[in-house]
Amino acid sequence: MKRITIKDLSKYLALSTSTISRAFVDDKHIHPDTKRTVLEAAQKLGYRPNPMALSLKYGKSKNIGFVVPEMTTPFSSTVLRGVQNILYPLGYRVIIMQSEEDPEIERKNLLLLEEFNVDGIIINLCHETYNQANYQHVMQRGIPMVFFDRIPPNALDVSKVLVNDAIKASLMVEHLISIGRKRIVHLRGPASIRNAEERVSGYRRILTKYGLFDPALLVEPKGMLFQHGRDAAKELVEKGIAFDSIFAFTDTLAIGAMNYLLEKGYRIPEQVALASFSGTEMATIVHPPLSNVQQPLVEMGETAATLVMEKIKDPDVASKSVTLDAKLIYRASTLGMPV
Amino acid sequence: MKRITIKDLSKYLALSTSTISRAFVDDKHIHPDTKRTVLEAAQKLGYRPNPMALSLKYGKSKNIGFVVPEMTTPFSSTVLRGVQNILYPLGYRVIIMQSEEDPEIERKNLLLLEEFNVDGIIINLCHETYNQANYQHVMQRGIPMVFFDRIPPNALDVSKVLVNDAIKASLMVEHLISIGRKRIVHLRGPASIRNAEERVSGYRRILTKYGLFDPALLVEPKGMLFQHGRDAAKELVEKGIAFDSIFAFTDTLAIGAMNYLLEKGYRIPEQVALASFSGTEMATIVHPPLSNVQQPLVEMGETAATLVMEKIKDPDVASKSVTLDAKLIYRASTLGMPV
DNA sequence: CAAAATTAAGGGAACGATCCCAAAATCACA
DNA sequence: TGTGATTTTGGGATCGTTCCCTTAATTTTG
Repeated sequence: MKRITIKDLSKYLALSTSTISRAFVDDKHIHPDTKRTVLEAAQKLGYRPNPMALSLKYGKSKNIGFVVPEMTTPFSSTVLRGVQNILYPLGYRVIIMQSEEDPEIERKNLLLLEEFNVDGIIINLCHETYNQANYQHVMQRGIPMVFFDRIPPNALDVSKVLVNDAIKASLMVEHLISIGRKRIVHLRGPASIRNAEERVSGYRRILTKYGLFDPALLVEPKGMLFQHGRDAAKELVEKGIAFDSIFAFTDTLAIGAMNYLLEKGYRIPEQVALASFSGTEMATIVHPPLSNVQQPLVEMGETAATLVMEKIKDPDVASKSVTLDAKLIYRASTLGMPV
Repeated sequence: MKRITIKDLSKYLALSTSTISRAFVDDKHIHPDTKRTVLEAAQKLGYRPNPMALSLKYGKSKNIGFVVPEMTTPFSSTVLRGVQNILYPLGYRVIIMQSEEDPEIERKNLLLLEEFNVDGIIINLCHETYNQANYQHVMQRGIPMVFFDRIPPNALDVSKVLVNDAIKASLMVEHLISIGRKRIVHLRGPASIRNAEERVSGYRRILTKYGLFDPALLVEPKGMLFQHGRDAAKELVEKGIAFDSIFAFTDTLAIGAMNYLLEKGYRIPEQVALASFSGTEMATIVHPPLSNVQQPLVEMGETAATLVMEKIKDPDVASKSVTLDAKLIYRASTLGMPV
């Protein structure tokens, strides 16, 4: 019931706490026999080092903050799994904060994490105006930050994990062209997020190349939720803008749009083909399943966790940007493989 | 940069650390003027109490473990929001563990949480044989546990948050009957989970009442994932068992089944109506949207958090079972409102 | 106005571990 | 067998806070 401490072992074995401690850290100033005795006694009495004492001693909480816009889609939770894969075996705990796509909540979450004394933060920005001042404040406090997926503009010197957004976006758009689509809508992401811009530029470049670009087809939803994807599709339809396919910033937006279209009786993919950028399980649970650019989400989390650990071990290590490779997955929403 | 401690304030104000401390806790043995001075200085220098020191002092980590089968569907993340609503303002941190529907991982997660020194655990069981011995071990260590949603059999004396499963299940099945269905499949949950049994009994009771019960329609999927729902539907079809509707243990199973049926060209709800028990956002993002028994997920999390806090404050308080009320939501997958 | 009662402030142990420094035990070797 | 070198152990400060126990200052009271 009561926790066994080093002092208990010390009494039990009639040895000083220093000696007991030496048995656990790899200290050469201890007799091998003594070490064995201590380890056995520890085993027998069920000794476990007290993480709170170590936290206090070393000034490290061994907590890492994980800030995401939401956890209701599988995106963040899949990345989280990667993060946990790396951090749990190292004895680090992960504390999750959902900013619900609201920069104000995101700000509060960062403050709370600071309060909680986290040793590092892994963050995916929420979609609106970003909290540059806050990020800087956190980092000045000596808490390393690693960004993934939604990356801030270049100004900030931080480690980042991203994918080759522009290229893959353009390839996916090219795929739509290859299946004969000419009026390709892009439901874009917010301008405050760098990779939203990258995906837009990939989209624009390839359409311009084929002479198909039409600014009326580049639309910015009011937010990142299903409802917003839905609203965007509705607006297109009601404005009478013709389109034969949609490439969306996220699975969520794509599915929102898809649902509206299905309700209105559009046939998918015959009348409107759909593709998105994300790579969550959601793409496979809707009907028809969605073609998308699949990001290596678990790997993304693992990379982010590794980067944050690097910064924790050596705060002066240079910031890194790791670019992972995303894969194009063709599903029924775009009629199978491209020619 | 460097953390301000009580000692810094002590030097700055030429007061003992005791006095400084008294200004923060509500101690009457301090002159109001002194208190004001201290508080002002704290504000000015940016003093924040060190949670790690408090943890050590009080033997409480202020960490709560949250163990769930998975986070890739919105179920757990919505409950999590409720948990966070209650716990974050109290200065508690939430550590999430995904057991991936695997009892072995669940076991390891519990050990890890014990290692992490959590003050309490909120848990939703994974679907397979449950780790009774482990739950008991954790509780013997003095860590209170609160179960929600998937509840263990009665043997365990723990606090629980559940919904009125049997009744709502029977009402939903009755709804299917009211829209003229006679061959109602139930994709049931695992026998090791009490509310799976409850839902089955609600299903069976109402069908028996109407003389519609057929054991061939009560099927147990091989797991809890989309794929398993899908497989179950496939098997029914391939075995040539006639059915005109499905009532599933979770949204996930229902959607898995639905996708298979849609692919095979079944019209939903005309040929097969679908309903489930869960209440996640997923039900609304598929087409047609799914009728389901909607559990108050956020409230569930809030209740679980409140119960665990009660046990933390007073370990001897009696275990409680709180039953929340679930709502039936009728959507297009069952053709609108019942008559 | 002195003694008693009250109020305010300070000193230092405690929580559990590590680690520096000193002390003791062992060993090597002349 | 004694001296110095080496190995092994112990003592105690430290991290930041609270809280018990004194001590000092102030107020009340006869």
